[in-house]
Amino acid sequence: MSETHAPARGAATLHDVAREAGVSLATASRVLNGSTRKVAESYRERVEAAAETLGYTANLSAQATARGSSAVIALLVADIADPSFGQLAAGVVRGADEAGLTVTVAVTARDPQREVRIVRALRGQRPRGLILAASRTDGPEAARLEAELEAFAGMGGQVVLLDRGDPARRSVGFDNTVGAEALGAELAGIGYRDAVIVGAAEGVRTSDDRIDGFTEGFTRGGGSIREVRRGGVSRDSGYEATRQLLSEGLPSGTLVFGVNDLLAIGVASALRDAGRTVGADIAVAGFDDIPNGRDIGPGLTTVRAPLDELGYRALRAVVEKEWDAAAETPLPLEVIVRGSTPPRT
Amino acid sequence: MSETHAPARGAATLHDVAREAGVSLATASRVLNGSTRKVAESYRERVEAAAETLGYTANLSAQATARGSSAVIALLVADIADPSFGQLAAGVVRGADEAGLTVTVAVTARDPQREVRIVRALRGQRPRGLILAASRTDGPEAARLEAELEAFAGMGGQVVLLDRGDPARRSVGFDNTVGAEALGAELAGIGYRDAVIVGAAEGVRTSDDRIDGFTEGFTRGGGSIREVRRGGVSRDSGYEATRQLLSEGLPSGTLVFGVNDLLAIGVASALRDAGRTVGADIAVAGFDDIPNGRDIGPGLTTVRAPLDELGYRALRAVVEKEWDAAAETPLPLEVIVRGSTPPRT
DNA sequence: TTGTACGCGTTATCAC
DNA sequence: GTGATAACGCGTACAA
Repeated sequence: MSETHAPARGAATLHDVAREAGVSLATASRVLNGSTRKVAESYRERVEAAAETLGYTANLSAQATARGSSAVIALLVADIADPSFGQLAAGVVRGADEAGLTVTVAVTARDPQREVRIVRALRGQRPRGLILAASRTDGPEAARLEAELEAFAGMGGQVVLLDRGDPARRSVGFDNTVGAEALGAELAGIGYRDAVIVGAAEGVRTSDDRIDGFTEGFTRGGGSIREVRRGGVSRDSGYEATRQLLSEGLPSGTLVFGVNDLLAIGVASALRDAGRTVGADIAVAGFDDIPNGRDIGPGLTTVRAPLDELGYRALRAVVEKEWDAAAETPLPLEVIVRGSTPPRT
Repeated sequence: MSETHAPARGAATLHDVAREAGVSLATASRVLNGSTRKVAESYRERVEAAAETLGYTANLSAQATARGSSAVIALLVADIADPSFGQLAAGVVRGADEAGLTVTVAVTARDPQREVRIVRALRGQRPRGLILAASRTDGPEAARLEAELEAFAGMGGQVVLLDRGDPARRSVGFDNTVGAEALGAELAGIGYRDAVIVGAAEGVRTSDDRIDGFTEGFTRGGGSIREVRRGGVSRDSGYEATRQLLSEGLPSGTLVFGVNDLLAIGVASALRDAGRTVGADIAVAGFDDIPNGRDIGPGLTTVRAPLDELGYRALRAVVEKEWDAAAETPLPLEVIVRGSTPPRT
C-alpha cells in the first residue's frame, strides 16, 4: 500500500487520481473527462481504477472556470407551485438529464424588476442556457430585461423564450391564438352563445393571445363575449373574479372561459361554493389541460397543451448548435370537451 | 477614452474592473465580493462605478473553485410534477433567495439506483447542501445511498433529510404518525366505522407512518381497517387501486384514506367515474392539503401539512452553522374536514 | 488600508 | 500517445 491517496479533508482531486494511477494530470483528465479519446488501454484502465477507489468526482466548478461555461441551464418561471410549471419543468429536466446538464430554477413571482435582477444574477453562473417562461413583453422593465438578455447572449449563452417569442431569438411554443380559437368555435358549435372571459392584465402575451383567439372563434360561431375580466392568473384570482361576477349577477347558461386551467378551476370552485352547478347551470372552460382538470368533477373542458414536450423542446433548443425554428413540427393543440361544458342544444 | 475595457467577447472580469478603476485585483475583490469591508470610500466608489459601467457580474464558478464551495444548494425530489413538491420547492426557493443561494433540482423518479447516481453526480457540483425529499430508507440501495451521502458530508456539504429522518443527521419534518392518527380519530368520531387505506409499497417511511397512525387513531375510535392496499402514490395509482377495489365491491359508507392528497384525488375521481358519489355514498380523505384538494368538489378532507414552511426550514437547516433540531418548534399539523367526509350520525 | 503573489481543480496548448 | 505548463477568474494570506 502506497498510501499516497485519500486526502484527509475534501474530495479526491484529479491530481490525486493521476498520482495514484502513476500518470500525468493531462492523461487522467483525458480519460475521465476529455472528449477526443486517445489514451492507451492500459493507462485508461489504471486511471479508471484509481478514480473508482478514490471516489473521484470531477469538480464542476473548476471545469466550468477552465472551460468558460458550466453544464447548467437555468429555468426562470413565474410561480414554482403552479401545476403547469410542474409539467414544463418535468420536460426540461428530462431533456437536461439526457444531455448531462443540471437545471437550476429561479422564480420571478411575476415581478418584472425581480426578473431583471435574477437574469443578472444568473449571468454569474455562466449557464449554458436560459429558458424563460411566461414573462411580460411590455412595460418599463421590458427594455432592461432585453438588455440583460442581450448581455447574457453576448457571453455565449443561449436564451430560449417560451410561449411564442420574437423570431430573432430562439423560441419554442404553440399557437395560443389558434388553440383558443378552436376552443371558442367548438363551444359556440355546441350551443353556447354568451361568454365571459377571465384573464391576465393586458400585456401578458399568452393571456392576450388566448383572449383574442377565443373571442374570434366564439363570435364567428355565433356567440358573443359579454365581458373580459382582467386580473391575475392564479387559482385565487379566478375565484375572486368569479365572486365579483356573481355579485353582479351571472345569468344561467353563461360560459366562463379562464385563460388557463388553474384560473378556470378557481372559477369553478367559486361557482360551486356559491351554490351554482358547473356543467348544468354555468359552463366553464380553461386552457392547458393540467392533470387536476380531470379531477374537479365535472371534468374541465380545455385545450390540451403539451407542456412537458414544450419543456423538452426548449431544452433541445438551448443545447443544439444548429436549431431551426421552421424545421420543428408545431406542437399539437387539442380541444378536449368534458363535463364542464355539456352540449347545449 | 482609454478604451481599455469591454473585452470584445465574454463578460467583464474582475481584472477588467480593477484596471478600469485603477486599483488592484485584491481591492476590487474586496469591495465587490469580500466580506470584511475595509476599503477607502473613494476607492470603493470608483470600483463600484467601474463594475456598473462594465456590467460586471462575478463568475460564480471561479468563486466556487477559489472558495471551495459553491453558492448552490441541491434539491432532490421524486417527481417534479407532483403538486406537493411545488409547495415544498416554493419554500426552499424562498429561503435560498434570502440567503443568496441558487437552487438546482434533480429528480429521482423514485428509482433508488438513479437516486444514488444523482447524489454522486451532485457531489461534483460541490453544493453547499443537499436536501433530500422522500427517499426510501430500506432496500438494497439504501446502503449505497448512505455511503454517497457520507462522502458528500465528508467534503463539507450539509445533508438535510425531509419527512423525519435519523437523529444523527439534520432532518426536518413533521410527525406523520401523529397527524394521521388525529385524522383517523376525528373520522371515527364523526361516525365512520369501516375504512380502506391506499398507500405506497412497504418501506416508504412517510406512507408507512401515515398508515400506522391512521390505523391507530381510527381503530381506537371504534372503527376498523378492512384492508390496506399498497402500490404507487401518484394520482393514477390511486385511480387504478380504486378501480380494483370497485371491481371487488366497495360497500356504501366505506371510508377510503389515501396516504396523500394526490392519491386520494385519484381515488375520488375513480369513484366518481364509476358513478359513485363521494361524500354521500363513499367518503375519501387524504393528507397534505395540496391546493387542488379544495377544488375537487366536494372538498377533500385532509391533514394540512405546511409543506412550504417545511421547505423553508430545510433550507435554513442547510445554511445555518449551528442548528439544533430540538430548538425547532414542531411544524403544526391540522385536520381539515371537508365535504368528502360528511358527519355520519 | 492596499497591493503582490500564490493556490483552487481543470482544460488546453504545446512540445516530446 | 503522453506529459509539462500556461491559462481560467477569483479569494486570500502575506507583505508593504
